[in-house]
Amino acid sequence: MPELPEVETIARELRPLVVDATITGAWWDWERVIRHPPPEAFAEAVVGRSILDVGRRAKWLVLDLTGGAVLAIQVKMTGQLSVPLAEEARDKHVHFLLQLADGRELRLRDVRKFGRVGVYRRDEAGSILGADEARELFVEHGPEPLGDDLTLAAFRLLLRARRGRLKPLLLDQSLLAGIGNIYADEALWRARLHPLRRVTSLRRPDERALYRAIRGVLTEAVERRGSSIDDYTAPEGDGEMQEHLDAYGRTGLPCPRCGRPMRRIVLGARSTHFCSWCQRLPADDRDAGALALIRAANRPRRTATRPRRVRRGS
DNA sequence: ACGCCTACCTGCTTGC
DNA sequence: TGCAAGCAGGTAGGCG
Repeated sequence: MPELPEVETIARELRPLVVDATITGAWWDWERVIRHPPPEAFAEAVVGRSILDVGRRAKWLVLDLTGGAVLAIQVKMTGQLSVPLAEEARDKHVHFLLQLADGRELRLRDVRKFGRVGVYRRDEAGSILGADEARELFVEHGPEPLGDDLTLAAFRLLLRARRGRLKPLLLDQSLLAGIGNIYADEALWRARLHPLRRVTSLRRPDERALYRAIRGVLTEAVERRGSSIDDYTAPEGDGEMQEHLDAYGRTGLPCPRCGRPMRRIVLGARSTHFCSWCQRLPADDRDAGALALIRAANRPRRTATRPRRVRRGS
């Protein structure tokens, strides 16, 4: 599942492959992949431009093009990017591609068609303007979790402006940009904080533990080139962080810290994995809503949890 | 305004 | 063996 570490890995590996390439054409077979501008204006917005750089903001790939244009790609759940020669066969899940002047293609393969591409432009200050030409594309995104400006003090201010439970909060891109379901569970496990814990009940050591856990797990995941689970793979192949996850997808397996079985609850329609021994829920946060979610998880399910398929190196 | 919920998608797995 | 339903989750948009 591409989250910050996975998208960062794609950006790093794509950069040497496509920088200086010139776009000569655009093709797609699924109109909704084009987010902006309207499909009839998309090709002219990119054809003839060269790729200057490949970066990342939140879970978006950001390709700077000549002329101040920016190509933004969201791979979302199942998107994969590759740069093969045009004559190499492409399977039915490639729904978008850019033709390059040197005979290669930048292909977006996306089994579930959630991925989106858009062409925007940078203003004089370097901000990426969104579809309405006045609004910054990432205005509703919080800071980068690994950014130098996200100090512990800054993180505390972000937390103290919010209410709600920790798991949904970590998934909220307006708090921090780039955390998804895998690394939210991993960060909470590392910080020994229960996913249903209310942010308003955190003490100073809890805030510090969460800060270190988020930065630590994301840094390690970037170093390991992300978690290859189900469909994620990078231009240079699968990552290896999936072999080092302590919480995500480990329902019923022993907690790596205390050995007790890991548990799973469903929170906001998202699987949430945690150790109920290491990650205690304080009595004040154990309200009716929290107890109902925990009870629901304890009831036998009609269908068993499907074990997540871990991609193995190829 | 904010938090919570669902739709969007398809392939794989499970249950009957 | 076949078929239908459940499940995965990032994010936009809708609801209360």
